[in-house]
Amino acid sequence: MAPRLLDEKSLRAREQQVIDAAIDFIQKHGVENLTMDKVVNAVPFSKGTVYKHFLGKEDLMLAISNHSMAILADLFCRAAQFNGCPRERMMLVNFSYLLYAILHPALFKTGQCARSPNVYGKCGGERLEQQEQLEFKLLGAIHGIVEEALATGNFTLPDHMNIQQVCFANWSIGHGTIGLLSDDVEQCEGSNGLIVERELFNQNNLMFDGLQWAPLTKDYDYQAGLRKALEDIFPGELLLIKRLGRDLKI
Amino acid sequence: MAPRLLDEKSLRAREQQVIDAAIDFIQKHGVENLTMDKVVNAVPFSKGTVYKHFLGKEDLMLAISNHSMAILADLFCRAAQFNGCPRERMMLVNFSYLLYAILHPALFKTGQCARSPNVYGKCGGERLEQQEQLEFKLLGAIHGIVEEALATGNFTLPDHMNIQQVCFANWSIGHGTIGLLSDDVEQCEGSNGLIVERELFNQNNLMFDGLQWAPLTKDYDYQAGLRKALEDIFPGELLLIKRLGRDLKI
DNA sequence: ACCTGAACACCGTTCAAGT
DNA sequence: ACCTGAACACCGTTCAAGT
Repeated sequence: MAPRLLDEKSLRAREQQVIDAAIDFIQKHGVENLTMDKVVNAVPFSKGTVYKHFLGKEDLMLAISNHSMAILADLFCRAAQFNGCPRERMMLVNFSYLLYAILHPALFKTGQCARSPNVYGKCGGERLEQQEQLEFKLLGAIHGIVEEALATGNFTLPDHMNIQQVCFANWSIGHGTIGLLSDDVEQCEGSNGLIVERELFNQNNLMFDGLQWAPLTKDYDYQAGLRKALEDIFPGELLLIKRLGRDLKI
Repeated sequence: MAPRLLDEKSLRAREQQVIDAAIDFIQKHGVENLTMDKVVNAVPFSKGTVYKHFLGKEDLMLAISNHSMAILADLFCRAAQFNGCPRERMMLVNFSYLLYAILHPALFKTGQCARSPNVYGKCGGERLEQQEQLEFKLLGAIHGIVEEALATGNFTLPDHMNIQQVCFANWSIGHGTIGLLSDDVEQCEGSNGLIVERELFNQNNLMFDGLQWAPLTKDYDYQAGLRKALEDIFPGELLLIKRLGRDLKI
């Protein structure tokens, strides 16, 4: 009998099984306690087999990070499709990042841990390529909105700034706000009295007003707009958050 | 002969010796390779003695982080004393954070690693207290500038924002920009074509313009102002950066 | 061809034994 | 009272032995 070679499909399925087991573990015990041993024990095959799929612990972490980024990219794309003005959609994209951080805190944290040269250095080429593609998809959603705002005339690029820099400014606001408050992101209110969703809302408006991106805050009720957008596009996510006992104060 | 009790002073000196050895190590080999064994080997006393000073690895990391925060706090305080308008000083504070990230990349990274509940949970009370005090000092420098801007009438708090929220907005811009680009912070230009100092400059101006904090970008040459401020307050730091072959493109 | 798990090197922490 | 370093439990990774 010819040796039955393992087909691509079942190999992929097995790899996903490892990733799922690892995610299950970090959701229960945190990334900081993730161990190859623990993952192996949660899976119906041996250490050597796991190491056939992943170069090592870091490679597995990046795989989890990629899995999470795919979830986030989906949220971004959905947000970008909201039937509102570009600035409103841009804000919704940023809030979809917050929804992600609240609903998947363990994945969010693992992603932060993986975002490091010392992790990348130990990862396989295909995994790194996949990550680049996911990043491209994320940025693409934002990029598209900026372009549309330029096309409709709601927004004009300021001197010395190109589209990429505007995208970066937007991304860094989400990262700055949510990252700094991520320890409190699951609670309604941090020890410092800051409420993530409120600060995110403020910083968004400050930046877009600074960019002269119409309509300006004084000319439009972005609070009502955001409420409507969230209920339109993310009703399921809002329900899940409510079930966590975490009410968004917008 | 009565047993000679160790005095406070030599105990502190020994503790600092451990911290210095650890910093020396991470500057050469990165936080990710820091090991209690390696620290012990670099110091003229034993493992047990090191563990008398630090509850464990995390406690040592927080000690390093506190040491770095003291350096940063000094930069902040110096920046806050620049002889310019409040908005200019605020920008200088943010740029002092960038100087810190460029000049002390290893410390910067260790600080980021330490900023996590799973580290704090394993640290001693005095160490945590010291950290709080340092944070207070950092925020105090920013807080003072905002208050002065309010007093001079250059700035009025927008509706639904208090001083703390303005401080947070400012802090989160530094964190967002520098944190996202920290992998490239030592290079002049990231792979994405973004230049940290330029993006930081842009985001600062966007936010302050959004806040209607006078003088607005259109009414004042902040580029020239920043250049002057940096040369006034941080000539030594600029020289060190130049020696690293890293020219600030402002 | 593929899988297994014992074995190895290394790391964080403790504590019995020393002075 | 203070210090030491052997000892222990645990973790990441490898690879000789199996099927």
